[in-house]
Amino acid sequence: KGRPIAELPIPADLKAKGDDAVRRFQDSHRLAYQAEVAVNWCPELGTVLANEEVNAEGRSEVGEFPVVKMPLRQWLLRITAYADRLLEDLEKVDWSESIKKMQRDWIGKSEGAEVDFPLAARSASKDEKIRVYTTRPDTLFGATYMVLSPEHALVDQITTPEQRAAVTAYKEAAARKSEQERTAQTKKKTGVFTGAYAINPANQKKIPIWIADYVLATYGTGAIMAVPAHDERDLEFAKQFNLPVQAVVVPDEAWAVEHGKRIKLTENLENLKEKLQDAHALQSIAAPDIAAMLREGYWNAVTAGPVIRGAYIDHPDWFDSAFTGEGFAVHSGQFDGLPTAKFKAEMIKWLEERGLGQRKINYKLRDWLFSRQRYWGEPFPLLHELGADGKPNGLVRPLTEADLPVRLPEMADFKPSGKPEPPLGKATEWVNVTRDGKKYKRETNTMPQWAGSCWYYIRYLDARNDQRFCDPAKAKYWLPVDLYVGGAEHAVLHLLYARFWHKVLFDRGHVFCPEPFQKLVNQGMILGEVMYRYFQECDAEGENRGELVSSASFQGSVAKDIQAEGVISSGGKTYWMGYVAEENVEKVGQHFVWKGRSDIRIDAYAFKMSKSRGNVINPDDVVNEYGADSLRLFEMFMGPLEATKPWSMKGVEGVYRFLSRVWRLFIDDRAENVRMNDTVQNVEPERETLQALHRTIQRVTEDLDGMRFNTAISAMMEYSNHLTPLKVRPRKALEPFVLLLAPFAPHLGEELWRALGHPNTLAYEPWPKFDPELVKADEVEIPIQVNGKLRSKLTVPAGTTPAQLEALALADEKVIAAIAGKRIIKVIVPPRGQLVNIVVAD
RNA sequence: GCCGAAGUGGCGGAAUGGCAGACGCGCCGGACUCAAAAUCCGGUCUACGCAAGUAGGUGUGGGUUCAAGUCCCACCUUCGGCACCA
Repeated sequence: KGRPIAELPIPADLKAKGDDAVRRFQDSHRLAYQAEVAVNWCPELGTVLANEEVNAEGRSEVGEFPVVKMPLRQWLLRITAYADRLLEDLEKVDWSESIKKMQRDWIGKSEGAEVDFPLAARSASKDEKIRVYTTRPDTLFGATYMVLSPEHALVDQITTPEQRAAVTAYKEAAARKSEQERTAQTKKKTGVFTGAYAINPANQKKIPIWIADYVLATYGTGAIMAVPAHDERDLEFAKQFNLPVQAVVVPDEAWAVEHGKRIKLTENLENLKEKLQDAHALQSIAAPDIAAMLREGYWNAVTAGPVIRGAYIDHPDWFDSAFTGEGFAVHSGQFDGLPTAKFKAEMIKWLEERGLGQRKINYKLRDWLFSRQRYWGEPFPLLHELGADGKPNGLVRPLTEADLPVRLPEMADFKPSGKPEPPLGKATEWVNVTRDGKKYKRETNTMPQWAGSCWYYIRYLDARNDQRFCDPAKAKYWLPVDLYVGGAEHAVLHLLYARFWHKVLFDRGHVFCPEPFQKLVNQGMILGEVMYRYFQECDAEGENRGELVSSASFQGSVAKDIQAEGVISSGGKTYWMGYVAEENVEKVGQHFVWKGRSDIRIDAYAFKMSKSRGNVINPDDVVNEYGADSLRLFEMFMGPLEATKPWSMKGVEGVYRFLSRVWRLFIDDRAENVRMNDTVQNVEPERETLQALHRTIQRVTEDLDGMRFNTAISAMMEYSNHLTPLKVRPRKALEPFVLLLAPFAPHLGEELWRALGHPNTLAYEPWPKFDPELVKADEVEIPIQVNGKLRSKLTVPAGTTPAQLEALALADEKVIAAIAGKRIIKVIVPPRGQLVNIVVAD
């Protein structure tokens, strides 16, 4: 890791805020460091690729160019210094639980211990230790072997001569595999014995040291203690290589297997003792019984059975799965009988007292690689000092304010060279600078786009300020962002990076709230139109099409995301997979079938829009055909904001017709020029119309606040349906409607506002208010149920009391008929009088 | 495999525990028209019935309740995320 760039003077007002604020401030300018890191380098693209940009074949997602792994000296941002605060401050924001959880998982905080395992005597140097990280220090007595990642520094040193060839071969094979390959093959574990042994510090047992690629070099210490009895991966590995398994935790309630069958028995201790005479009989044991048996020395008997055996077990197959839960300690010397949580604490104490280990917190979150080998991107405001030999001597200095901003040089050729040196390296005039008589080279890597997206929302507050990035008064007034609407795909990248960036600015005193985005809403993805997929026999070239084949024959064997039409193979045969028009499909029962062929099932599926599938909807085309208001309105009308939903061109036409109807409510569409309809008049609205208007105002207002745009629009459609048949349309009923509609269809709203005779925009008009009196209905229809089934309806004036309702219901003819000859048990009328339910019995 | 969300007509979707299917699409019928498009009016969960109506119905199976799409338990399916993190 590189050295700090420079110490900054601490502002006076920060000192007043206390040590914590000063510490954070100091942390915040040690956030960047240079390090040599192994990166995915794509020569064709001339850039470092993130893991997700490399496909399973180790090629770039873009262009499928070969990608190689190479070490590069890069700038990293120390986001890990903020891991805890990024985790804790999630409590402060109003985000969906699922996004919060994704961030928590991404940060991946875990608490445990680091433990040193000394190497067994025969090994190279006697002081050498292998440090491991574990979240289950309570299972230390069950550690029956160790595994190092193939990249671990000690591997070469400890490998015995007999094992060296195998170890070297394994290391080479692992290095050739891409990250994807190494993690993708979940089926079978691989590994090699190093020939070396370590000593389990808890019980002094000699345990073998293996290397395996299921242990990651990049997490923890790159080495683990393997506890196969209580870890699925370790157990799988132990089975694979016939390594010993030692159970050291027993579940609070242990189930057991008797003669190959799972049995459940509730036994008192006496019965249990009897049962234990049969070594193959183990039962369900309640926690208190375990404690009692431990006291009475029965434990050995219990563990003699096939599930948990006393000593090392030589048939690990007996464990069909590892017990990873919490319970009671066994086979753990003086710790026997301790519950897991307490044992963890005791064990850490025990290790610390003996200098064998200590408490340790780990994160999955890694530091943030911030260098890109592109021309485009913000340049780093940093200079590398040159030594006497004209090469960078490792000292880095930041540019002073007078040198800012750094602008990219004009370059005729800014394409990537195919070598790791960034294109800016070719701009020699720009690169070489002299300050205070010393020679420097500028940093030639540039920053990724995150450098802008992490704080644009702050700059937006004061975009034309050429003195500072944002006036503090404006930042104080506007931040945090009240409502942030974005896709869930940003859950762990943009939204985490921006929070980190914001916190750094907060610590430096540039913004004044710890979190940037108070409320977050994830809008759902819009999929392509629903497509109907069929299968048909054919030859390998897709010719000689034969019989249609039901898609049911392919369940689970044909990937959902197969894209364009074409030939697929399944079960040794080839089939044509194609798409069929909606008209040729019908629904029978739960499934779609080929029309008239109920035996030929068709898949109906709305795919993500993608160029290769050809189901992309171009918004410009929609705007050209139906107008921007229709596009906007349909997107809001499709369904709940957060839901994933398929596009539908017919649906756009529907809202387009709605907008057309609204237009014709106001405008005489048969006239040559835009002129008001004769039906629009300056008269007082009927009470019914007024009530409809106010109810609409209420619904639209409330739905807007709750971002339920789809139901707000349907409320307006209903109001429009109310207005359509009217011979006279009072202006007072129309003008507020235009104001309600304007946020949804702004162009139409402004046009109508103008047509109504207002010379200026409606944007500054107050939002319509509803009159609570007019929202209430004069009459209401009350359903009458008998034993929960609808039997009649009453139309009564609003405000009829529950007692009156009960009387009216019992007097109703249909009700009398329905309850004839039966005994009334009770009559239920809810306090607000929404219905009457008469409970009767024979 | 683990975690999260969701399953309601032919389709998108409505329903503070209180009339399931609002609104829109599609479809059927009618008006206008020489005709078509557009527009307007009516109908449209299923079965039986000429009808009034009766019965059933919100993924499956149980449960709570006077009353369940909604709450509880188990399961199934789909979508999204994570995926050897010790």
